[in-house]
Amino acid sequence: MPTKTRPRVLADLPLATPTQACCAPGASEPMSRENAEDLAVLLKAVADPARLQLISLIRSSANCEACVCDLTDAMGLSQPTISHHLRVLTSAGVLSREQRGTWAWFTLNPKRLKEISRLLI
Amino acid sequence: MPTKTRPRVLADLPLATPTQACCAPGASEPMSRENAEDLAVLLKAVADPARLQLISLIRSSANCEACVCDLTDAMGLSQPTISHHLRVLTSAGVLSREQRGTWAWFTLNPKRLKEISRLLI
DNA sequence: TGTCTATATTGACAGACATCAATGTATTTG
DNA sequence: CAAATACATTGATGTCTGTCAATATAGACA
Repeated sequence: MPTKTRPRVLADLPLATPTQACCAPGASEPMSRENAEDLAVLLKAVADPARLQLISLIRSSANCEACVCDLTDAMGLSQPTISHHLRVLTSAGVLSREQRGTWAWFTLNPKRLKEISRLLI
Repeated sequence: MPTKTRPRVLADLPLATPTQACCAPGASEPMSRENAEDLAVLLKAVADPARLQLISLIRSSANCEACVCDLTDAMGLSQPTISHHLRVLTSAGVLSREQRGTWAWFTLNPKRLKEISRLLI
């Protein structure tokens, strides 16, 4: 069974709220350990060269989608390794998986990437 | 001697250029392994709960600056561990270090965080 | 049904990393 | 100079993780 887990949405707690200039007096509350751990899990999913390349490969493919075989050919890694990375990205909500016959097609979730990006600022 | 290394600036190669809608035909080139590794190093520096909390703590401090002792008190970790994390963040360009007498003060580099954030999108 | 193809899972292993205790270094202060 | 304080470095340890070979699963097709 393919991993379809949607990650729980992080509390709306970026490192600072966009409206505030850096260090307005009495600024934002420091991030809790729990929120920091959640965000770290998200960032770790993306902070890997192979996974960044996979994202980039899918993005530059037609329709922003690719199947595992294409990705395995393009990267210099074994098929199980590619499968592993795709699972990590899918669990993090960065990719979506769709089964078409024997093939598994993966597409980008741009919203998720933007969300991660936003939480950083 | 404190680590003052400025990381080399990543090539201007976000996962996709902002002007392009996702998957315009003949879109962006896939990211090279080398660029992916550089970006991964950057992201890994931030993808840690303790370091995210440190960033958040500094951001919510007066003047966006804090010394090691304050940070050590606020986090539940040993002083060498805090020192280690601060070094990682400084090496990644996310923090700047300034010596004032016995104290070492760390400040944020918001531009660097924005750069990381931009490369993700 | 049986074979082939595409993908997932398992198990193992090596390298990376977060953490701490102990120690070193440098600055301030008495 | 001596003691105390603030921070960095070293060395050790346990955990996490990226990778692959081997195997399992499942759909397509003859």
